[in-house]
Amino acid sequence: MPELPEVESIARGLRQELIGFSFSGIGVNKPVVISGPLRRKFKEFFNHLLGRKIIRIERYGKRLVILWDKNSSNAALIIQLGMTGGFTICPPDLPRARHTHIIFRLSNNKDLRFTDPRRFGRVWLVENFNTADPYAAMESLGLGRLGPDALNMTKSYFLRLFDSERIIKSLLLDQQRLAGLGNIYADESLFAAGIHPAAIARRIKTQQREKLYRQIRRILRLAIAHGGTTFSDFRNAYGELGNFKKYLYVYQRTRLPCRRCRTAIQRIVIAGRSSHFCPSCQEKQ
DNA sequence: ATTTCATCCTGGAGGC
DNA sequence: TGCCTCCAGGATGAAA
Repeated sequence: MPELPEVESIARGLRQELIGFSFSGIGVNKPVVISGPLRRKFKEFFNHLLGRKIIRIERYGKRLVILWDKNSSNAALIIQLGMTGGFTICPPDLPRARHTHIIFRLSNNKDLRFTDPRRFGRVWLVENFNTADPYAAMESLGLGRLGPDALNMTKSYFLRLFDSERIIKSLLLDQQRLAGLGNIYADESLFAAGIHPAAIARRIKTQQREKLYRQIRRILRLAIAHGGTTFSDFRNAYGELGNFKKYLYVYQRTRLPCRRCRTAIQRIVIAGRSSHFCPSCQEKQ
């Protein structure tokens, strides 16, 4: 479910609710959602961290990293939400929703619950997370390489991505090159830049490359401002819906009239994902 | 190097 | 009502 704006919305809620607090308990209902070297000893290690203060929450692309204070030797919890993963902050006595896999009890007597119906999401616990090089730290845990965050990339880095024979849509979805874009925001950014999703990167004109750079940043920031996009599942940490759906121009609008020129929006499959575009506004190069 | 495909899962929508 | 197929905000590894 969550792409960069949705994960950022969750991160902001978690920062509000977790920083300065600590965990006071842990319950694991579905151990399969736990990965990494400490997988088998997850509860044991987590218990060492009870009472330790949470000092920072970072987001890298679609990943979240929760960091404890230095007294706990830079312990960290890394979360990759997958398609339907999410967090809920709630009173401890609230009945457990379906697909609640981990319950973290907080020192202020609230619950932080990790839910994920499709179970594509994963969490990693690290005893000593190298905060000086988080990308290498995550890679050494067996997570895939991660490119720069789409809101933190330099323009020159982005423009270098076009030196490729790849189809632009699959390039934008490749988290090793650029972290944070998923299917919604890749389609929306390409529409806003007037680029056909199946265009070959190298053949895209300089002017359009620069436009895509600007539009990705504009759309991601706008989506964050609206709390992300909710289709069915997405909720932020407070259970609230995202409001960006009404600003979408092409995503999931197959056969509907383009909001700019009234031409019917088309759907094609690229890299195994549906891609939505306006055949009139987005010319193939 | 890059694309396609299958896989991991549950659930909602729509056809019959 | 049920049964079926298709589809879904993602990531990964194998095969082509």
